[in-house]
Order: sequence, then structure tokens, then C-alpha cells
Amino acid sequence: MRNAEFDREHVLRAAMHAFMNKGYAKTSMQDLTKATGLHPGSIYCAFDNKRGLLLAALDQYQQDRTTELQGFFSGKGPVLSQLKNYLDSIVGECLLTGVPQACLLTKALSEIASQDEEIQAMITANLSGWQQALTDKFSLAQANGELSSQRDSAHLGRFFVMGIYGLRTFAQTSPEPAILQQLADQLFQDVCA
Amino acid sequence: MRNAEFDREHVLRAAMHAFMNKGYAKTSMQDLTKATGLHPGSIYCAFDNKRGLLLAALDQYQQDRTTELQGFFSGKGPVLSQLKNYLDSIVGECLLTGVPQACLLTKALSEIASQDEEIQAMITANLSGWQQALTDKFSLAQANGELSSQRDSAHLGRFFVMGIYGLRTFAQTSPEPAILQQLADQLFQDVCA
DNA sequence: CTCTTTCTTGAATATACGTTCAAGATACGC
DNA sequence: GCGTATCTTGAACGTATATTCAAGAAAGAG
Repeated sequence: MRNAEFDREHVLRAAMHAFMNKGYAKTSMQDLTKATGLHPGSIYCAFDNKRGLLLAALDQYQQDRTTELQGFFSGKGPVLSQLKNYLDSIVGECLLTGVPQACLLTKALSEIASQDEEIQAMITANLSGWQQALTDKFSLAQANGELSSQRDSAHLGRFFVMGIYGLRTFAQTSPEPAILQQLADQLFQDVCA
Repeated sequence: MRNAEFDREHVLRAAMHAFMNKGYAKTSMQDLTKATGLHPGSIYCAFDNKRGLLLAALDQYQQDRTTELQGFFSGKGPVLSQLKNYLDSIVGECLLTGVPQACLLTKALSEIASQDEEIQAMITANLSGWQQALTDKFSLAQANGELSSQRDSAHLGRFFVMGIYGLRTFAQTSPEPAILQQLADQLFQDVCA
């Protein structure tokens, strides 16, 4: 008997960043061996192939993002300000330099969804889980009386998610802090008023 | 003397669709020769290389989209309903089947922007031209008294564009007509009210 | 300590890709 | 109708790629 030597989460985060930097197709196995520190044989042993590594990386990404989101809603204040903090943090993320700013899920969706049903299904499931988590926050805000119960929380969740998709794409065209913040503020206002 | 035999626009539209289907990296020269009907030598003679073909296709895409947009605003009715028609047509486009629904500009931006400054610059310029065209329509609506002059037309243009980015991404995750239309309606209402 | 199982290593393999180029075909000028 | 300039053709080239595999290293069992 003998256990694997590498740290799976560490490896997957490295692969995540490689895929976010160059996209799936342009990221070569050589890039991946350099990024992860693993040799080709080890990658193929642990993840079958390049595609399997992407699937595992997508899964890790979703886990990381889920715990990150939960962090914003673990406190005791009003849900709506937690939501605003969350949105503002996304604006901040879009403005980081030297780090891939795009969301791995939407990036992979745009690149490969139409060519691989399984990957498409996985990404869609992950994004829709995220959307549901946000929808639940709107429902909670309604239950707390912070938001009119007249509104459809599912619709608010969808519109909020759509806005974040748009914000991230917009940030790729002109990453100006003041403008992105203004767009985020408007989005939040339209959703919560 | 002898003139080229192929129709440049026809070839570029074929290349456009090929790139929209598979993305830049995954579209092979073999795909492109099949799609365009041109032999490798002809492509390299006319466009230098695969990258040059993409640049030319991006240019053609922008031209096609510009004339398409102008068509929505050539009539005499209120600008705001023309804008609504334009937005609705995008919803319709997202729901087409068998045809690539994504915007070539944003798709290419997501795939290659971080790796090629010239392509990034071209895409950014094209998208910002589109944004400006829409901003001009908001200004026109204000001049016509259809829209409060209190509002910042540049901001409205940006928010509208952001919404369309988001709508297109959302459509890739769940292309349900009623939901997309509801999102578009909300976007239009938030922008115009 | 030794054996055996499992993991690691990285060179080797086959394939697919972007690109080139020399030969052949075609249209225009004279 | 001929000559020439230009375009077209598609096979050939070198490279880069994803993947495999057999040899070597390491860890646990007895």
C-alpha cells in the first residue's frame, strides 16, 4: 500500500487558475503539469485525462465559491446589506489585476458548452445552484420584512444573477472602478426597490 | 491580371459561424476550409493566417450587427419602442436553435482577450461602438421628451449593454422563452422608468 | 529487513494542427 | 492567340499536442 503524495485541492486550484488564464483548449498538458507540479502520468492516473481534470476543477470551483458565498451570509445583520456586500465583492474581484477575473463556470460555458453535454450539464447545475442560493436570500429578506413579499423571489434571483453575468462581461471591456460600482449600485437598487 | 474568385463577405460569414460554433482554438483550419470552401493556400493568401481570418471575421460581424441595429431605428415611431423591439429581437436570437446564439465579440473576448492585445483592443472598440450607438438612442429619446433628461444617457447605455451581456449568458444556462422575456422586460423597465 | 503493492517519473508515441510552397489553372493585356 | 501575371490547389512539412507505458521509487505489511 501507498498513498498519493499530492494534495488534491491544491492541485485542483492550480488547474482552475490555469484554465481561467488560457481557457480549456489553449491550456496544454504542459501548462497543467507546470501549474500543478504533477507529471502527466499522475494526472492521467488521478483524473483520467485533461477533460477529467477540468470536471474536477469545476467541482472544486463550485465548492470554493459556495463556501465563499456562505461567508457573506453568516453574520446577523439585514440580509439585504449582506447581499450588497456580496455584490460589491464581485465588483472588487473584477478589478483585481494579475489574477484571472472571470468566473470559471461562465468562461467554460462559453467555450465548450455546445460541444460537450456532460460539461454543459455540470456547469448549468452549478450555476443554477448558485442562483437558487441567491433566490433563497431574497426569500429570507421577504420573511424578515426587508423586502416586499409582493415580488417574486425567483425572478429577483434570476435578474440578480443576470446582472452579475453582465457585470463580469462589462468589466472585461472596461474595468473602470467607478463605472462598475455605479452599475452594481443600479442593479442592486432595481432589485431591491 | 486575375481577380480573386471567392466572395469575401460570404467567406467571412462562414468563418464567423465556424468560430461561433467551436470557439477560436477548437476551430481547425480543416473546419475553416470546409466552412468557407477555400483551400488553405487561399486563406493564407487573403488573410495571412488563422488569426487574420478571425480579425477579418470580427470586422465583418461588427458591420453586419451595425446595419442590423440601424434597421431597428430607421422608422418614425418613438425611440423607446424601437429600443424595446431591438431588445426583444435579441431575446428571439437567444432562442434560435441550430444556429450559434452567442455574440462572436463577447465569445472571442472571453476566450482570447487576455492573450492577445490587438484582438482585445479590436473587440473592445467594437463593443464600445455598439454601446455608444445605444447611448445615442437614449439621448435621442431624451431630446424627444420620451425619457427624463435628468438621467445620464451614458449610464443608461452602459446598464442596457450590461443587461444584454447578462441576458445572453443567462440564455446559455436556461433558454426558456418566458423567463428570458421576463428578464428583458424588467431590464427595459428599469432603464426607462 | 524484505517483499509486494502502489504511486511516480518522463521519455516515447501517434496524431492533429497551422503553415508553406511549388505546380497547375485561369483570366487579362497586347 | 499568345504570354504573363495572378490566383488556386492540395500535398508536404515541422511542430506541438494529448496520451501511454514501462521502469524506478517509496511506503506499508508481515
